[in-house]
Amino acid sequence: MQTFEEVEDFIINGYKTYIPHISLDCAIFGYHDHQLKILVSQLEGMNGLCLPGGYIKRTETLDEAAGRIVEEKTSITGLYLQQYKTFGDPDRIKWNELDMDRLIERAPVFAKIKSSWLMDQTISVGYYAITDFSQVTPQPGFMSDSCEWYDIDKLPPLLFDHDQMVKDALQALRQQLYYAPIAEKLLPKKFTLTEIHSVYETLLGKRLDIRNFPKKLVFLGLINKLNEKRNIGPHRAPYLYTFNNRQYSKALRKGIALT
Amino acid sequence: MQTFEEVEDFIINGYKTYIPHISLDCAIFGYHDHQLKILVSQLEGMNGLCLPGGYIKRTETLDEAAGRIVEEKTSITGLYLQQYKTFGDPDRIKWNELDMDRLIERAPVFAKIKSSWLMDQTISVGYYAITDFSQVTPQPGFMSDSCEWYDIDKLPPLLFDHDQMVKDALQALRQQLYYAPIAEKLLPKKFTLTEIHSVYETLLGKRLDIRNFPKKLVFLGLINKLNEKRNIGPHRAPYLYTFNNRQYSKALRKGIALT
DNA sequence: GTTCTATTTGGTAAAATTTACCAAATGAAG
DNA sequence: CTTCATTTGGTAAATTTTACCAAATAGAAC
Repeated sequence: MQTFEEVEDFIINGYKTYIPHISLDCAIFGYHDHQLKILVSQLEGMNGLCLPGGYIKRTETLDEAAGRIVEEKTSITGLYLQQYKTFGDPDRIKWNELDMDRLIERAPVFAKIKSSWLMDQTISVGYYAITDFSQVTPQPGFMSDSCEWYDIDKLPPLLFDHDQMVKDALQALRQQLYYAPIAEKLLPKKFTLTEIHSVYETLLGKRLDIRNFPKKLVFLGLINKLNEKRNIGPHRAPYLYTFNNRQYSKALRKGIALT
Repeated sequence: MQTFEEVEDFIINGYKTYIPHISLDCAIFGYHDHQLKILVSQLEGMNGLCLPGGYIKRTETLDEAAGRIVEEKTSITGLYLQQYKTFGDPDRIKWNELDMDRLIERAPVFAKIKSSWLMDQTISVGYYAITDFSQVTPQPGFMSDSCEWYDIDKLPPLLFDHDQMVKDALQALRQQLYYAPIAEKLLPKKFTLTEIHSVYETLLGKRLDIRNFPKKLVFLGLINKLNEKRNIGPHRAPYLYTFNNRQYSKALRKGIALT
């Protein structure tokens, strides 16, 4: 959607293209500098932050919808996406949180929203996504004021039930760490032992022995040492590594419990 | 629903009580005699089997809906229920699989279904449930021809995308074995070491040492030996055990990897 | 009552893995 | 060339897993 005409058409006729009563919200995680980050956007007319979300076309699968919605709202493509939970509490959306009048003042087209299909009770399918933070500079889409990374533990309260969504997404992410290529997607292609060590420590929320942890990764053949070093200032330059995708995905199938 | 009048009202006015476009299906698992079982029902007018399912009331949570639907279709109450995935492929329901004409012949009230909210595109929230097989004798509800346990590996093909649902539910069940009280819910209150050993072998699909496995359960304090034995014919009578719920749930929080 | 069979259960030793560290290597800055 | 912070090779002890053996037991057969 690029114009107000398209928005009006969406409000009035959107239910023909999209399935009513169902939306999809996506928690996008990144990692940088020992911190897990999450991408949230501020939408025009809403006095608060929320996860990027949207509606599902009648012709697409849920996975396809998730990819499209993320792209529309953040201009990011090709993310690793995973459905984790569907949210359906009857009181999950409190419309008073939305400053409708302010929105209508800005763009009168929104006056019609109050009696539209968009106001019907809606359940939402939750997806999480993970990405290499350094590769991504999110662009707000149409009707988005902003779209920014937040440290996961400095995230202000979100609108609707999106706090719960983040909490559950995070739990799913941690749970999946041993079975899905979470660490790989959070890291750049080439990374140091210290970086991968720190990713695991951050996600698991506990200390992992600085010597034994990387040693085990190498011993299991999950990562390959490159003949390249990174310059990290006045200290010994660490070697770079890549994932050995064959071994890594094989290990994920059984579960890699790195303790 | 007990009468055809109620069914007609459901077809015509159901969308006022239930959220359209969304249904909920439940894969109910049990365990007996070294076999994992699943409960499927044959509905009147459908030439095939499917998982017990239904629609979500506008006033209830998804978990509440799951409990209610399971009770309505199988007369079982108090099950351990877990949401595992939402299914939304646009072609997940092929209505030609449903023998509409045969249904309408039996009960003319169904003639109105063809133009009702029930024919709209629908996504379905998948739940699985686990229960002690021996405690449950399912009763078919209204409009159900039958409701029966099947060995999981002798299950005939199901209607719609319910084969996929069973497959994914099973995968979730196996995945959750270390983190949720699956084994406890599948077993009767009192069980023998051989029984719990066999549950884990069946679910994990691999052999677990007959001596080391139960020894570890006892060593970790997950189960308590009772001063009671079970008569198993001409062999040494095994002791009965119960779960030590304090230790067991504590261990589940961290994950019990029983290998 | 004794013997037989199938099953349960106590035990132990070897192998493998995890844990807890020490010390050497390294790269740049002063 | 010394200093400092960091990376990385190494090793020994502790713990857990694995692979078994052998004793105990309950009813059935003789």
